[in-house]
Amino acid sequence: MDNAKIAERLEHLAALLEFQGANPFRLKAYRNGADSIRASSIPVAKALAENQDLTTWVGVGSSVAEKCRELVDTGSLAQIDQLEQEIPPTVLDLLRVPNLGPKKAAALFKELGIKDLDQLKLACEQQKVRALKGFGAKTEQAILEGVLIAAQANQRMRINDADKVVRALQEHLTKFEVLERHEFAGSYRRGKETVGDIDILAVTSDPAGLMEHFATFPDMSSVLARGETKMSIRLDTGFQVDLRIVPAVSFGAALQYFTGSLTHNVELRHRAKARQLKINEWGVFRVGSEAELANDPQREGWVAGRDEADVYAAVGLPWIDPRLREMRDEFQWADANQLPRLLQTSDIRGDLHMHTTASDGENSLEEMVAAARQRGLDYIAITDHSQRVSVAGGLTPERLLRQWDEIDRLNERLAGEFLVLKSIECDILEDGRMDLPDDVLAQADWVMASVHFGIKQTRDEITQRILGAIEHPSVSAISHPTGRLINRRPAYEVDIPAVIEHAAKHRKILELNSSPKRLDLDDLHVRMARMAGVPIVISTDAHAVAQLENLRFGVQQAQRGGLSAQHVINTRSWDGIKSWLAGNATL
DNA sequence: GCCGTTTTCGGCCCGACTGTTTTCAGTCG
Repeated sequence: MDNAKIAERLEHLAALLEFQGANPFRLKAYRNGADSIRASSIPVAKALAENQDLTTWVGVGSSVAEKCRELVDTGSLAQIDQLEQEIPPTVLDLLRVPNLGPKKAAALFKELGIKDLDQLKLACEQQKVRALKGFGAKTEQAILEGVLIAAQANQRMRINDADKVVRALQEHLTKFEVLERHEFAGSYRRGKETVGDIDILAVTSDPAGLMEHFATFPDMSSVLARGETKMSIRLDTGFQVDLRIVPAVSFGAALQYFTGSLTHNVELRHRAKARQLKINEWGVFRVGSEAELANDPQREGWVAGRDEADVYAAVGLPWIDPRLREMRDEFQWADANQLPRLLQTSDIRGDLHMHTTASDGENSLEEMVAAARQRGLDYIAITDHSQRVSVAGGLTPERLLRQWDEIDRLNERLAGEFLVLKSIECDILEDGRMDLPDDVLAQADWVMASVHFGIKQTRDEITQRILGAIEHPSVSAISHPTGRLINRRPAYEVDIPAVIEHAAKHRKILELNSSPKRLDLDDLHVRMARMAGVPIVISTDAHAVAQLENLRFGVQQAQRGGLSAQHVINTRSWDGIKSWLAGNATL
């Protein structure tokens, strides 16, 4: 059982206990433990096999450690099995209804025997819900509307979709004339691969006017809440957008606060406390001061809040990039004054994964080259599919060799101003062999190996296929190593720590595929690769010229993994990459 | 349940908003 699965089981346990009304701090402890295990680069199963003491891990105490042991040994938790006798798993779906938390959901289950969303809808329609203590007609109506939302819009938005919404909101908001300052916060600002909702912070001399204007956003379906400083709307797509209006003097504090992550903020405020300070969205305050008691930045005892960097400085820290605010390494790095200079999109010099009309791309070789040159790249690799991917027009050896001839001629015309690499995205077949003969692969400049078929194989089978490809002398990199499609398909069963270890041993590269549908490897695996000294290649997998701009999503994910330019192989010249592959350069 | 440079017990981030309430609980982020 891998760390992600263990973390998921612990979170499920917390959810069940929460439903039972367990001590909230106990739930938090399980969830912290799950976070810690998910973020660990050491597999729990391996640590236990080596008799390591898990309680030395932050957030893991004796209880969580025992549960890990049970999960690894037996594959399940007796406590979960027992709880599920009492609480049908479908009951947890009730928690997806907006404004329905554990207390209310438990009341519905206990008092009315409601076990799933369908039964909840029926109970609302029959007006049974309003009779319960603490519920009323308005709540009943809100739940009824919420059931539909829970049933359909249960998914987080992919980052590229969030990006489109943000652009539309941006355009709408800037039409408001007295908007002095604004910023999009939340997980969008942290660059997460998916975004649950969108948070906007704004400074204006006319809060009521801004709220009025906000309510005229064309894609809005309803206003969920509206107070003096906060307003929430729901979009036609079901997604929620929160607007918070703050005084200029509090903008930095609010931005820090609403950027999160939650666990990052908890740590920051914990540190503030140790310095007799309190941090909230209005600013940094000296504890016990007039300002703190009144929550008023204008009074004595206000320390900082206008800019985000001031908030960090108030507790003796350098500003931390939002991409790193996941409570992983950032405080350690900040304490040691070793925050990395994160990779920037402008550091990338070449794109080593893209398709043309020769397989399933939409643009020709020449068009891809022209678009890449326009983006300021120095080189690209044309990596069309190999023959096994017949639906995508995968290349036979003959067609591939003809494409390479064409590339040779193109390179002559380019006369050193730009370089096109002779490459292939070669399938790793179900039996572990490569989809093209060795003598063909040996003529390539760059070979990416991919799994597209046999994705239902066992963990051991798929892992062995990939380890075998890593050993192949012509293979340069493994592309989209887990095969996951965000919101559509989970990763295939593959032991990524083993893949990383093998790549390190054989001096091979792993891809961070920038397609917003994939973003594969994810941020945690990228971080793991960095720690193991395995270089990452960030590539677009573009199937059309417009997709070359997806690079920024990959860069963002790499930043979340803590990567600097040095960790990313395609920040180097092609000669530099060849040199690394040949063992003549270091990271 | 976890944790510790105010430490082995007693905390655990903190405020906005809503609805059902006569002063607050629940939910959310």
